[in-house]
Amino acid sequence: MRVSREQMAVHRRQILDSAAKLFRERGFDAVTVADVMKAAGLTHGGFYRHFESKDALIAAAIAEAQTQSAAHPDFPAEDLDTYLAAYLSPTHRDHPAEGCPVAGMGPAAIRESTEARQVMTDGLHRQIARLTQGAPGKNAAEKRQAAIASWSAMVGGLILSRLANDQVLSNEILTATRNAIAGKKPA
Amino acid sequence: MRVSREQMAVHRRQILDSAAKLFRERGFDAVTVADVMKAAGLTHGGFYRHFESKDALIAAAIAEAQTQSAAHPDFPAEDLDTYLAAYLSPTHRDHPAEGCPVAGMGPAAIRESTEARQVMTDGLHRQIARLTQGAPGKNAAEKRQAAIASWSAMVGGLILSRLANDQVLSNEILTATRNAIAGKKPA
DNA sequence: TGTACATCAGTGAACGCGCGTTCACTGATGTAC
DNA sequence: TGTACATCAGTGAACGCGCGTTCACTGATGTAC
Repeated sequence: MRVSREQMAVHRRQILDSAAKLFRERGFDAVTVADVMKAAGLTHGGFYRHFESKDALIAAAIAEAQTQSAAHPDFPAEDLDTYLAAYLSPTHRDHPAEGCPVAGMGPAAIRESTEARQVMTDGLHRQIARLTQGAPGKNAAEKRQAAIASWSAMVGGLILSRLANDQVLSNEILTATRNAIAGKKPA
Repeated sequence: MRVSREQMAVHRRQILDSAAKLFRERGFDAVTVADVMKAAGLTHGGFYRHFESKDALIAAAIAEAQTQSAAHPDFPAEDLDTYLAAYLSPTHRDHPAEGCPVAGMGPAAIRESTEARQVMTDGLHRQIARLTQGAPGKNAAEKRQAAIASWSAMVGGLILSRLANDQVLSNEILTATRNAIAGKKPA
């Protein structure tokens, strides 16, 4: 049965939100269109009234995750110290579904559509710009270099900590990477 | 037709080598058992004389890629400066099939079998130990922290540079991350 | 060393399942008058 | 404002394809005597 335009807009947001979470948690391939629709409280047949294809959903879900991430109060990218502590935390490591889209979907997005990669690239530019605001350095070039390098280390550190099967190593990676970015010696 | 034990061993190495390359290049899901066997010069039906399942191949291919990577003369992990320059280079970025297994397969391995994650974790331990040898620091703890943080930044930087659709940004990520790890200012 | 037989690596067709996508249908929404 | 009709969001069955895996078969290898 047909639903109102408002209701349809609500459904679209539910689909995007579910997809953004599921893709970060399980990856693009392991999540089916039916999985996303079910998580959104709908059936799979209606999917194509909202998106042209699964590929289109992937690109839109990446953008959605970026928007949510950028607006998340626990992750203020302009404030490097606060951001760093939240980003390289066990909580973030253990909750990819609500976490960083770059760490959760970036590596897989390398092999996705041009649209998906473009959305990711746009997000990278914005993220680096935000991090540059709070990065250390005597001039713009130094700040930007510090921002990029910190971002590389944060993304890499989070991925490695998620990869390590060994709890001790996983925590050590988080702590060591966090300390090094902040310019601290080991405890 | 049956082949000699020596020939079979050769085939096994060809399968592993093909898988190690293809998985790094296209990811686990996009590469089929038939793809791997074809690249090894065989047909898909014989695969199960060599491996119990595709999952078993994935774990073995990760180990194979690690072994090859660790023995690669261009990537001497004990020598941080040389390693860094090779790791965060356009050549490495553009040739994932022969490149770092962690950057190429690590993020996807997070969602693979326990065996695959274990192989990755063992490799992480060895890689950190090697990097620690050439890492700066006044004592063992400082060296180890520097090694882990450098490794995080290298893996993250390589992944981000591969993700960026934008050639200028991609190169900037490589250079900025390289400079920051080496303790250099922007040029 | 030679011979007869058992083994088994590799082949290619086939199986079964799950996935992305399509489609006929339903009935509430939206619109034209 | 009310009414008649067209639209179309959502449903659930079905389609078609590709994949991992299995299987009957082949013929060279390996082994027992």
